[in-house]
Amino acid sequence: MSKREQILAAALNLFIENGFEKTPTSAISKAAGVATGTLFHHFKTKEELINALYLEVKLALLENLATKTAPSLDLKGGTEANLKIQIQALWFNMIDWVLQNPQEFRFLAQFGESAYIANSTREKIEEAFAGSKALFCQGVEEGLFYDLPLDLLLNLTTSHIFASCNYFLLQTEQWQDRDIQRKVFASFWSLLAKVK
Amino acid sequence: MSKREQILAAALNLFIENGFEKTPTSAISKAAGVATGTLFHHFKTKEELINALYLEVKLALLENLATKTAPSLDLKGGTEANLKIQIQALWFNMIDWVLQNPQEFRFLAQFGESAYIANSTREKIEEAFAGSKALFCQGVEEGLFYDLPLDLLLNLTTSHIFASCNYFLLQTEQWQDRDIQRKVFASFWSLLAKVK
DNA sequence: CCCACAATAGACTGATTAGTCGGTTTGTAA
DNA sequence: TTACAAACCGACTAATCAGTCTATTGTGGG
Repeated sequence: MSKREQILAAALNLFIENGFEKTPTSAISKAAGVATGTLFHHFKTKEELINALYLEVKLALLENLATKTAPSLDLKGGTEANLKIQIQALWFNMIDWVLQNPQEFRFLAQFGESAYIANSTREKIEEAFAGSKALFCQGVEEGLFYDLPLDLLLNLTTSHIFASCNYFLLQTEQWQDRDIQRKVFASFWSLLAKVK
Repeated sequence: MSKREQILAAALNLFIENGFEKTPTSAISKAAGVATGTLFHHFKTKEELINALYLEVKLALLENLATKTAPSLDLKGGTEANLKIQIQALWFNMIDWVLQNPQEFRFLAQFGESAYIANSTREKIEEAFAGSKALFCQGVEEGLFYDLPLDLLLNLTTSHIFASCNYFLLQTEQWQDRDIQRKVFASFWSLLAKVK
């Protein structure tokens, strides 16, 4: 692991544990086994460090969402079936990644709304998100989802998944239960899809 | 307004604007038109101040949820009608309060997950919440809602409302549109209620 | 009228910390 | 080899800030 990576890894853990302001850069460099000067060689400021970290973690999550396919919980056919399967794969991969990377998720949850994350960082993430966004767009255009602004729908679904992740993170064994998975996904899906 | 209240009001605005750590107590006392000594006379530490503030704001919100009744968007009868109307009133009052108290909501959103809020504060809020919680408990017991742990259901619904509030806060005029209200509430309700 | 105590004031301080600086080491291209 | 830059080091500093301290001003009850 390069010194740069050591610094990011140490920062992740310390930031979750103590928050941004209560984590001196000296503590980060110490935990990373690196000198202060080295830290500021790689990151001009402490804020640049947390932004780089946030971007990396978020992109790692996004990449995971896109590449893997996931087991289907519901095989009923119909014109919507394909879209539902794809979105379900996103949903499943998200929770799966969170359970395998709890610290990373805690970091994202804790700092996602914080003021330390610059707009430029958020824009970069927005771009990377465009792919998944298209799926939801499709659902609205096909008249399958509630006819509401895309932004709103995305926020509603994201918060549903976040809340589910938080829950399964505390109750890990529940994620083994296919029946619970099914119900939570049903709740998720029906928040999106018009009642027939 | 007492000096104590002046301090709380000033702190609210500064905390939203700059965050907790980037708001020196000196700035708070200055904005409140009060001396440093006075601030620390009313609140032993800066953390005690933010906890007091958080508690007050949250209780103000809860009180508002409980007391007012709200227009019904959906008058169909049935055994569930009463519960649905009550929950809809909570839902409506929440968004209504947020739109009338945007700064307070931003404060809650920003610091709700932060480490500055002590467990003792959270416990006090938990108690005050018991009333609303009972409504949801009823829905589960009657088999009306998804058969999932109450904690999970509460988190799912809370995040849905929070996301809605965030949206309407940016797009205030949309809240005037009864049709949108109806759709967002339909999405909210169907996240909870089993499909028939 | 007086006493005790709460509220107010603001100058001050001890501790903390982001970032700098001058220097050494390591890698690498010519 | 040599030369040059990038990576690395850690002591140091200038600035900031939470909370203290001592003094002053209301104020309610006896």
